[in-house]
Amino acid sequence: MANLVDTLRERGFIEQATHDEELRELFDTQRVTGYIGFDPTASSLHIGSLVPIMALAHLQRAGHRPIALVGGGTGMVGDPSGKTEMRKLLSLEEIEQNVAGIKQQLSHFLDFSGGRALLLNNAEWLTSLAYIPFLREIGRHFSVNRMIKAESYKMRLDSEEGLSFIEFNYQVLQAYDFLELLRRHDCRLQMGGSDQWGNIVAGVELIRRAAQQTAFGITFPLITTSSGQKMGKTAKGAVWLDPARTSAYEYYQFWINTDDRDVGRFLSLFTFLPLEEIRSAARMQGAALNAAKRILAFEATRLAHGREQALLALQGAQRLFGGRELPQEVLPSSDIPRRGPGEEAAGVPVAFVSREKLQQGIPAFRLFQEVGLAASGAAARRLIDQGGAYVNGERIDGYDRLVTAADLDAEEGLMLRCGKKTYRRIRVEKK
RNA sequence: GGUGGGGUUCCCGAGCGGUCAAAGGGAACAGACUGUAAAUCUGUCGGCGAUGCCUUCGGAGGUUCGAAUCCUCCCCCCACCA
Repeated sequence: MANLVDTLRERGFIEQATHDEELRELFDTQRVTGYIGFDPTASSLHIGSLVPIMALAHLQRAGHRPIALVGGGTGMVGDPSGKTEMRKLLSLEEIEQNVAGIKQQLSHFLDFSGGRALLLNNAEWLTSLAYIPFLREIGRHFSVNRMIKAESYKMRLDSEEGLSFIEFNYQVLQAYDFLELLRRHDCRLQMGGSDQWGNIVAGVELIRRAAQQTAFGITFPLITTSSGQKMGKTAKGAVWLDPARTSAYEYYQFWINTDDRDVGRFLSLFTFLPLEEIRSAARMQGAALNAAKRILAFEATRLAHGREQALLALQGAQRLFGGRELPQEVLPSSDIPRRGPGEEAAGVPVAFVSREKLQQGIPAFRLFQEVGLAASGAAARRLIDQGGAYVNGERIDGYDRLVTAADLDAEEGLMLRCGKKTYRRIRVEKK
């Protein structure tokens, strides 16, 4: 089996690593425990955390033991690395809630049974630290001179806002986490985003000084789209892993909208499909590349939401956009169904309208406004004037076209569409 | 605490008494082209059933026929000094 370092490198996970060769050897000779920290600043992880999550999953698949460390303690401090302004401090309750949400989501990617993966919260050891003993044991290993020269703090030191003392301690605490995990769980590896390099190295050095042991660090590249955007942000905000915030269908759609140039890279990072297949898929053009994109979307959705949800999203999309068969030779390892569209209902957002309203007839622009397809009446009129509004697949040509019970289909519903991609299923409100 | 510079619509940023719902850019949205992609071109981009009316230019007052623009007080941000 390939060495994990090679796997990660080939798939584009590694930006920097502390000791390449020793690390390879470590992976070859023993079961390694490695950790990544997750910030509990929101109750859900989003696509921005997917690279770290996938890295942990790879670690587990290669027979090693991943630790997901939720920063319940450090979240109370706030990491200033690379940030232009101070993070708002979260309350204890908020953090606890967020930790619970994150746990739930990680369990889709990692198998926590039988100690095969661990989920820990650094609040466990950080909140009870005693200041003076901590300074004497840990603080003495840190040089302020070095810290303020670090690139990650530089931005803040140069900025007008400055760097508060609480934030300045962040790196010390993160380094201490690493040491603590080494002592408690024999954890020898820390991974993280490229903005974490300074913090990770600080941990590696602390371990060398305080425990006289060698620890390792790997950072991931910052994933940007080919159009230069930070990965995972859309106009509507972050794409979340929590289905209550971003439905499986929307999640699937996010991946479908991947830039052509990113298909190969994203397949390597966000699916477990074999690299050779990915390489040949990424070279495809036109419709075949689109097929690869659909497989990317399906696989990514399956990882985050399960196969059933992924199938629903796929079928929903096929119903709306028309499904073509997926050629067998594109990414053959994927078990995506390759036939045409199925019959199941699409995961399209639903809105309800009362029967009376429909019987009286409701002007189309009102309806579009009320079901949330337009922000205001004026916006709805514009949409319709510009020819971007459809009822049951037919373009509306006047904003006061009445929508009535006559437009209902056999299932007592109708389909509204805004532009090419935004749909809303309208159902009659049951009393 | 002192001195100076600022706060404009989602963001950046012009406007410095009427012609301002406010230039320009970005983002966004729609249309054409397509492959649910990118690029490009076109249109839109405060609200209101609407050739008009209402609400916006940090907040509250004031001057004026008329204020984003002038004055007063307050709040916030920044720079330099302490």
